[in-house]
Amino acid sequence: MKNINIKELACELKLSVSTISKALHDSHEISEHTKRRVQETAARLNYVPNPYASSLRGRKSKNIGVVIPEVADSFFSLAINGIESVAKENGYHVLICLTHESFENEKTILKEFQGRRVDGVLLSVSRETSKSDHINELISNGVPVVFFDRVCDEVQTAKITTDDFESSYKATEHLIHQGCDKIAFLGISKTLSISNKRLEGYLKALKEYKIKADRKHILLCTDDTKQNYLLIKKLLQQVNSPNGIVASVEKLTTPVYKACVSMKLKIPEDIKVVCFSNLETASILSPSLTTITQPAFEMGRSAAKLLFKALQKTNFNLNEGSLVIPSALVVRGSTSKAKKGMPVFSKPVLQ
Amino acid sequence: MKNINIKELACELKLSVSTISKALHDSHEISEHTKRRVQETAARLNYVPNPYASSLRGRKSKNIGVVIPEVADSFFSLAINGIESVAKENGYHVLICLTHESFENEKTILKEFQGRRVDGVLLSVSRETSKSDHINELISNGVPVVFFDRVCDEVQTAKITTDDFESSYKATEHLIHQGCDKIAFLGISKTLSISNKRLEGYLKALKEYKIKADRKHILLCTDDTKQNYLLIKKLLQQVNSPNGIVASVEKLTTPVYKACVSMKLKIPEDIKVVCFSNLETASILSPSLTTITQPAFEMGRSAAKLLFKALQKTNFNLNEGSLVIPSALVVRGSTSKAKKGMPVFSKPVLQ
DNA sequence: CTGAAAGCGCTAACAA
DNA sequence: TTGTTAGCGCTTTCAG
Repeated sequence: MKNINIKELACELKLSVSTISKALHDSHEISEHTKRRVQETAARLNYVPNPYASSLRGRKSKNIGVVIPEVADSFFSLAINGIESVAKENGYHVLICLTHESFENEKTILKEFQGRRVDGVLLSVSRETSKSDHINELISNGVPVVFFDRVCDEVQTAKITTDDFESSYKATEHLIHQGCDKIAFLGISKTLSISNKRLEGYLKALKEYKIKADRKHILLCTDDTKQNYLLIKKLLQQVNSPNGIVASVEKLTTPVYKACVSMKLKIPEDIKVVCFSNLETASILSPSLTTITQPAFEMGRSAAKLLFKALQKTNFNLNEGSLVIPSALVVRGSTSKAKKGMPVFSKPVLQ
Repeated sequence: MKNINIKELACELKLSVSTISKALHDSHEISEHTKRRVQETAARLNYVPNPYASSLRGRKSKNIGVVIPEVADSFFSLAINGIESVAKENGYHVLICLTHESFENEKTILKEFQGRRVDGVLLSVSRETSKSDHINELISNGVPVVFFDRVCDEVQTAKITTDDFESSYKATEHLIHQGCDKIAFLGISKTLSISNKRLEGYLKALKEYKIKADRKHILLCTDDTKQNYLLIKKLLQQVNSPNGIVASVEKLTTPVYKACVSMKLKIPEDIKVVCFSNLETASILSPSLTTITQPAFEMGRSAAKLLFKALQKTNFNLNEGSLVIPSALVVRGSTSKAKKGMPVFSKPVLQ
């Protein structure tokens, strides 16, 4: 019933536990003969070491924590793929913790991690997070943290981000080039790094093109899709209704499209839409969606790689590892200039 | 730098470690006064217990393992949400392990779990999995396993599934009612429980409606979206080209739509499509997609709840906990009878 | 009510 | 080359 342990293995082989331990770790102190004998018996008896026992002895738990707002989002699930691939290469496991965009949850999770449940943490902060004491505390307790995507600028550690400002600028500029002069911006937080940088990129583009920013065109969305649908609808109902939308996160896609349908606004004829999104289905939406596609997988991989560097070398300086990986503007039907009635499709090419 | 431990706490308070431990666990053997003193100091000094030290002492690691083929899939990411919600209620953490549809990976992961990295496992097997020794071995080593969605029938433990056979039958029947008489089925595995049950439901419906099943209409898809696109295109190019498609998993949506576009087949006029899918964007696709929506969140929750029951009560019989939670056929534009030229939209109502 | 001590499974310094 | 032994941080008898 119970898994065999090293002691029982030692008994079986009439050797001491330390010999077993060393043999299993392929130590040079042990003869080839004994090593083989031990490894064979271990395999035969199905011995699997208890990772937490070795973790206690000063070594690592071989778990890393990934703290993110949610999983049901292409960006985060692709990032997890990247993280997992690196973790696996390093013999590590991935503990997923969801904050559900709550600062309190985030604090609780990080606090718990001080107990050494994980050896290091990859963090993308919640939309509510504006303070960073909880993060600094974890770091100062010796648990390395690497940010990805949603960072806290004031925390001194590595940050893997994408070029939020520039890509938002480009997206807005693209809308302007396509003829939009009343462009709305849909954000999700007043404090979140990505939301702010994307907002700034948007504002910069408006300014460059001498378009007056309209406060009524800047919408702060919530965590609830139904609610967002209503908010966006209201945005579209106002007197000076926008003819372009920059949506700063993927989950706003559905409410935007539905609000347009319900307002009988045709995309892209009446209003053009661009969205920060990694949705695979972007190209088969009605119409296909112009996106700013983030390098989600690569961001996850880079963040994880950096964390493992810090985990391997003591005194590795995480401050120097920060990286900005650019996003790509993928132009599709939702921002096309196509005349009314023409079907708007992206090329049927799989990326 | 290092986190404080129970010994240092004891020193600080001039009490023994055992008293501290008991006080922290709110033991009745300890006076209220001491308890308060201990708890206050623990909070002040930011004491967080090391979970793996207690895990060693016979108690639990408070980690559960979730073994799934992938995360970038609405079904699995929603299921994770359900699992995580229950784990949190129980003070547990969730270790996500991806098999990437590989049997070898699955074996390696489960083997590793014998070392007690996790207290229990939620498992959705890979498309390649046809044997179950590795699962039985884990169970017989005392690690409880609960299946969800993709099960191994022959393993004696709890299984949380949806009504794959019935819903596939309904979907196929729906296509028939909408006028399809040459219906293709896209599967992903010859051995996988869900793929087979969905295939059987499809075949049953054909039989009931006296439609002869055509082997050329049954496609075994791969793990690669581009490849699937080509396979589906080939399916649509054959002489007796189908006018209806039942796609058994979500990730086939994009290749199906793109293959239709490239073959200049209009959905739903030339060909109707229904897909097992939990995509939020189903309703804003071009055209909106008729889906069999699985109760992903609930399945995750139920599976996790069952696992925790087994974790709490020793000798809880997991064989009796199995549950089948029905899916829903959500009819949208991709199977509509609408005449050519009419825009096909689902109602702009958010679910 | 509080404390001393054993031990969970493993590693590593030190002995032999 | 192998064995002895002392912990890692915590819980839990068993004594006091």
